[in-house]
Amino acid sequence: MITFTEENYLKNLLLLSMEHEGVSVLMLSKKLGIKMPTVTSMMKKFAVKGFVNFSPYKQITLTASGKSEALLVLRKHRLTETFLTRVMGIGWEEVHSIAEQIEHIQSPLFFGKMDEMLHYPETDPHGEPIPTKEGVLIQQPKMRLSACRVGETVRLTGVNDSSKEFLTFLNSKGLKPGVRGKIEHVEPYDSSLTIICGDRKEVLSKTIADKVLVELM
Amino acid sequence: MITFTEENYLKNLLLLSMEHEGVSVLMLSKKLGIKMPTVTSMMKKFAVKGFVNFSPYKQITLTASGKSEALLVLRKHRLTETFLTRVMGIGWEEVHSIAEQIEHIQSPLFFGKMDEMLHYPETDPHGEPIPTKEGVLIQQPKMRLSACRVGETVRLTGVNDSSKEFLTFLNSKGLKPGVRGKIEHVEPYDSSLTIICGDRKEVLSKTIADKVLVELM
DNA sequence: TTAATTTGTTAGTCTAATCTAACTTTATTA
DNA sequence: TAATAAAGTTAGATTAGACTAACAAATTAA
Repeated sequence: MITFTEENYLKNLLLLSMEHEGVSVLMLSKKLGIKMPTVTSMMKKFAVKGFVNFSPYKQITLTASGKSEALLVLRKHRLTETFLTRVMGIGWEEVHSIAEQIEHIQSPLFFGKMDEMLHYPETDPHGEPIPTKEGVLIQQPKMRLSACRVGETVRLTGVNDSSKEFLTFLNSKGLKPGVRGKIEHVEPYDSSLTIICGDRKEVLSKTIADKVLVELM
Repeated sequence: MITFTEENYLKNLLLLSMEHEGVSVLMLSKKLGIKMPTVTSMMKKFAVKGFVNFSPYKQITLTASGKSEALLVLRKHRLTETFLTRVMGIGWEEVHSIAEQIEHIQSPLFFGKMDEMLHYPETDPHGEPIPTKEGVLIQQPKMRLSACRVGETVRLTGVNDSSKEFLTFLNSKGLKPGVRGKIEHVEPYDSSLTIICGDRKEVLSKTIADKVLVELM
């Protein structure tokens, strides 16, 4: 049996390896908020269990088995976020921390029912794709808002930071997954960016624009 | 912060103390499936935390603080069972084991939404009362089916055993919370009992009738 | 009331998951 | 390339929650 803690390591390992080719102990340590020696020893354990390829001072990569376990956790997480938002009417800035807990429930029946009630959704309320029951994840190409140019029209599809604080901030600017916007201006001096969404015009700092992910339209 | 494990001890302590005045280490040990020395040491810890009154070789009783924590866990459990049955359409024999996990989620918002969606239910699908947010539990008087006499009409309100096996067995006999029945016969030889529910007539052994709780009508 | 049984406790061990301190390897930079 | 900084590991400690073995108290029965 796979523990709560192990599921957490696996999920975060997967998330990191989707953004970077090869994950370091430091990166995982920061992401989990767990000190490096602890991560090192967990990775040794994972190597024995066959979840990762790992040798000292080298990068960590998920094996097929580790990836498939991780995808299941990610599926449970994203399915839960979708359920909390669409069925229970909980704000998208609140669902993340609840889903972090529910994702560790062991009950295929429970998650099967969720899936059914949601009519087998393909993306979660943050715009992220939900892995299938078979562990297939269709990753649509996405870019940082900060990498967009003046005149481009984009759709907000995700974020790099799921903290409640950040999501609440985005909400206050009218920015949620699915929202479309046009880049009106990029200030060369500080790379801050002006975007028009519907009837709102918002100025976002580079720090913010780095954390907002979009699809070009 | 109260842990997953502690919540489990508290909830089961409450359940036992609702049936018996004063709970023994052995009883709690059996209920939790945890060996007696482990229970003893947890009770020492609980005494320090102020959750129980406990001195060696004496019965365990919950303090006001322990009881109120326990009632909150019980509330989460029963609210969840109701939600799983009524909103998600999961069979009442399946919900128990899922609720055992969800009851440990820390999110007033999540359980508040559940409560709202269910229109503030007073009983769970097993017929058990749900403690209020304020920690008040209205216990209706109930008796074992095995203690009923011929000719009495009863309503099934609960069970003594929430295992899936037992609940599935009851289901197969058409026995669910809310179902009414009339005692047709009690066999003196083995105390087995014949009950008429709607158009069905079922013979239940003493072992079964002991685990079925009813209200007289 | 003594013996046997049941219940409960003590003492010590184990595992999972965390930590800090100290050291080593790898990468960066002067 | 040698010094410094960053990243990673080793070793050892800690805590929570579980266990077994052995002993002690309380209860029950002979």
